[in-house]
Amino acid sequence: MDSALAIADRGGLEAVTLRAIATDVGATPMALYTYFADKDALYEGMRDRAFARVKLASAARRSWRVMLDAAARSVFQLMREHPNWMPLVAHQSGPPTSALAFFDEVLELMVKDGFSLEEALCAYGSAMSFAVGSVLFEQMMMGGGDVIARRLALLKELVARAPGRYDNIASLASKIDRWSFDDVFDLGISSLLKGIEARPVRPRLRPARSLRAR
Amino acid sequence: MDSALAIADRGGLEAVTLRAIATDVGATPMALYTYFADKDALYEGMRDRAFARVKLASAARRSWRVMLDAAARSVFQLMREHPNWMPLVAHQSGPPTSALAFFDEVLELMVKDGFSLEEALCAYGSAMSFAVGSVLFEQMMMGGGDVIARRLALLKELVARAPGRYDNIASLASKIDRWSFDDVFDLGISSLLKGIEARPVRPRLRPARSLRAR
DNA sequence: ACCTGAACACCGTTCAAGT
DNA sequence: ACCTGAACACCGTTCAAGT
Repeated sequence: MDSALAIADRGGLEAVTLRAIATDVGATPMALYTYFADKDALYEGMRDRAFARVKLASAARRSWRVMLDAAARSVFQLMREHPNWMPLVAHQSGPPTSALAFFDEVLELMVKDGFSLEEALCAYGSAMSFAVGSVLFEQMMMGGGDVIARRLALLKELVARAPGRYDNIASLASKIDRWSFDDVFDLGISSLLKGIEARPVRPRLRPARSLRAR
Repeated sequence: MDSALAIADRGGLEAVTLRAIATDVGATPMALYTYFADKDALYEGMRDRAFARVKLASAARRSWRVMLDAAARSVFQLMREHPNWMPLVAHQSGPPTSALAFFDEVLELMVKDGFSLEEALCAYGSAMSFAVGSVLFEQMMMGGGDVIARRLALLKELVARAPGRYDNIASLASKIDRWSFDDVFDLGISSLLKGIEARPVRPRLRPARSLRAR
């Protein structure tokens, strides 16, 4: 599984062939079938192996906000370091078990803070969704490697083709020569957690009897 | 391109072979190479074709908040209706041109509301990231089809294997028999936009001279 | 239980050849 | 410019056979 992840890291997921893994670990392609049923099972194993690297423990036992922030940031950084692993995330095979304890602790802290269990679940899902989505969106906008300059050039070209139509993009493209997606992530996760903390009205679960003054 | 999207819709992206498309459109596999250079170009074309279906116009000319909410919701719904198209999103080939006008309008409205151009860019990226991430995360947690019950069973089994360790998950699993990811999306996008609206301090861009009272 | 080697059906793509 | 058909290298997987 480590060999497969390393091969994917170097040459993308399409470079992960049974023959490539076999020669890497010094075996025959068919010998691998002892350890997983088929290629889908291989992908699932790779995904769990990759997610096990997400650092959750360090932020534990603090506020749910710090925990969610740290977890989202860790997922973001991991997938950014290994962009070729991204397609593995889409492989639908249930939640990775390594996150269970962390998940439970976040829920506990949020319930202590007055959230309902369902709200806590939604908050957890939102934070993780934003984390994986940030990687996905960055990859889509930026492409692989250091093509930021190329993207900006493309953007400028598109804008130049229809003068006057995309004024804001034009001024943005001329101002920014290096766009760091870190800023997007930072604003996004902090805004999301701030919004969650503001606690939306929950009429069904807990009808507001008293109105707290701000 | 439509044929390819339809085939992917039915049988997943791995069912999209040049030979399958060829027989579908009534041609020879090699005839397709007139219309795209290789399979990566095919994927890029499919992605742009898919994204063109995102409905952006209806929410235009209103507040940036309504626009971002509608766009994120539309992306979420589109990818949910066509979960097999999801891997196309990860194909890194720059922003789809269909979103440019919408993008520009959001920027304009946000700048009018006092945001900097960079902040507006971050807000746009955050909302879109959350949208695609929600689909991705839902697919990862739920798997394909109506396997929610199976997932919950799996969750209960995992929890039962370590009694007392995952109390919150346990109570959650016993309470919820049908988990709708719509709630996660709703809470997430509203929290995110609420957080953005709250406008974080921007020391670099606009040093706060006067402190506004809450 | 674990490994091997030959074989099969299928894939993207090249090439020479046609209109 | 657009299409064809044969061929090539490669893929996941099956199968019969070994330890």
